[in-house]
Amino acid sequence: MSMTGTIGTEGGSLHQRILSDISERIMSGAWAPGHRIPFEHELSTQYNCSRMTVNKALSQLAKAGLIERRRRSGSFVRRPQSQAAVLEIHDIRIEVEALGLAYRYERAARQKRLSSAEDRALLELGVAGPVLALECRHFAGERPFAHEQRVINLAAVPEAADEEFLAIAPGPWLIGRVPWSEAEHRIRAVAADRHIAAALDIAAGAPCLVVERRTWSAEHPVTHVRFTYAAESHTLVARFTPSKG
Amino acid sequence: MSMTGTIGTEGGSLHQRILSDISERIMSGAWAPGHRIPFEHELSTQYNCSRMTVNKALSQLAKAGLIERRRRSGSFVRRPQSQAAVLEIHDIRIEVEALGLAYRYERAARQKRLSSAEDRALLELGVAGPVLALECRHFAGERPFAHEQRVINLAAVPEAADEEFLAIAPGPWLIGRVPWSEAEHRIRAVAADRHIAAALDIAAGAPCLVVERRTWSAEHPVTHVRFTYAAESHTLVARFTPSKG
DNA sequence: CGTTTCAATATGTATATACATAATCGCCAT
DNA sequence: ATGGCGATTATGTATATACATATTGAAACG
Repeated sequence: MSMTGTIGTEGGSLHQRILSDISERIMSGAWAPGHRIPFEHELSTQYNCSRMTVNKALSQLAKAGLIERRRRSGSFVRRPQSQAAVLEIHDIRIEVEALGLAYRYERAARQKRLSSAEDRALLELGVAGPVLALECRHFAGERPFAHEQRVINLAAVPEAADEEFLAIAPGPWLIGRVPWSEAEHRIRAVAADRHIAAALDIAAGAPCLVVERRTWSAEHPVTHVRFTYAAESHTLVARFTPSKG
Repeated sequence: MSMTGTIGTEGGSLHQRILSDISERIMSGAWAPGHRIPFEHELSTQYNCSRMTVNKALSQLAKAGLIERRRRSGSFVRRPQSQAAVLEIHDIRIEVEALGLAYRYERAARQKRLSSAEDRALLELGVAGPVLALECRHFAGERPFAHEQRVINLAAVPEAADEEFLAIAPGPWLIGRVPWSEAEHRIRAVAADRHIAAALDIAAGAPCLVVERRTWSAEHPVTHVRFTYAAESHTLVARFTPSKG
């Protein structure tokens, strides 16, 4: 079987296809944690490609934490999890795609209203004013990955009032429009309430990671957002070096 | 120049070396944003390796967002590492006292041993060596506030072998002695297992926030520590201002 | 019966090679 | 000038191959 040269004239590369195939099976639960996935040579036969190509894909999955590789034993499914650097702008699409999964976004609710007391507390807003409240879900493959609850201060971003946020998620939309000057994250663990449990398709009471982010632009509150992730699906990573001016 | 086979008999792999060399130059500012880094074929000559090896390293850097690759033009350094160290180093005593509560520390277990495979994985330690494993509890008033599991690399901090850590917690002890050059935090939510539940006096299965920190001093792993907090007791806060970029 | 040794096996890393693809440069004809 | 076109160039992806390394299971040994 010589077959020199490139195959990838069609759609995505083989590398990508292997990656997403396997991620999909793991995330969907078809291959449960602990399950031994096929050996490199088996996959190379199955996909009709070289072991190197399979190796690169599996190595990437291992680095992403989806599988664990043991010499002589094979590769095993770990508990699915993803990582995001705390310091980086949260873009869930990029996170999901880094796992080799299809990203899908869904806007569940949208309401324009005069800020409630709770809204004002979240935004640290002194006076009442119009806000846009949004509720969204982010999917990785078929599975819900994150739940988003957001309040946007329309006094700071009036053009958001005309945006439906059906095609684009509010995060990327805002980043392209509003230069933020300061942000604050609050990170904590909570038990899923019924609403969140339903949205994320997990059991009520299951542990979740909540990341709340509040953003200011030139002293004016812009938005408050709360992301909720199922515990197994998410790890935040922050890396620093102290000595850097 | 045939030179078949592997070179990497010494320490780290070439792949790793190329990766860290280039990251280092970018992070340090030696290669400013917009700077064109050497072509793949130049680097392969410089490191005396094949283009494939360089390609894999550069692809990884591109995926990490450090560089941008343009066909026919070369690879360019992207926006400056905007990361200003953000998450504050936890000193649990200070946190507890800021709440107006009495702080108490308790060392539950201490074991000097040759690093297990798990220890080495936690520390990202290549070779086996002596480590000190500790388990402690931190109290706020009468209630347990945080559970601490720590592994100290005795090769990096030999004087820790003689410390009992009965009167002083390992965190403050290490900070005063070892200048850390790099740290990585991993933050996630978990359900309390029986051991943790007993230590924190909460129900098994209750959501907990886990903060793991790994510290290096001049490339040498120093310590890995895992703090577990009962969900209600703890919120992490990180604040940033985007640096010029 | 326990221990030591060794071969088999799966992954890890590197090589050389081949061809695809995209961007750019310079040449040429209009 | 200038617009198109092919040659050049750097990266992208895949191949086949080679040897290293870690682990395991079974055979050999004390």
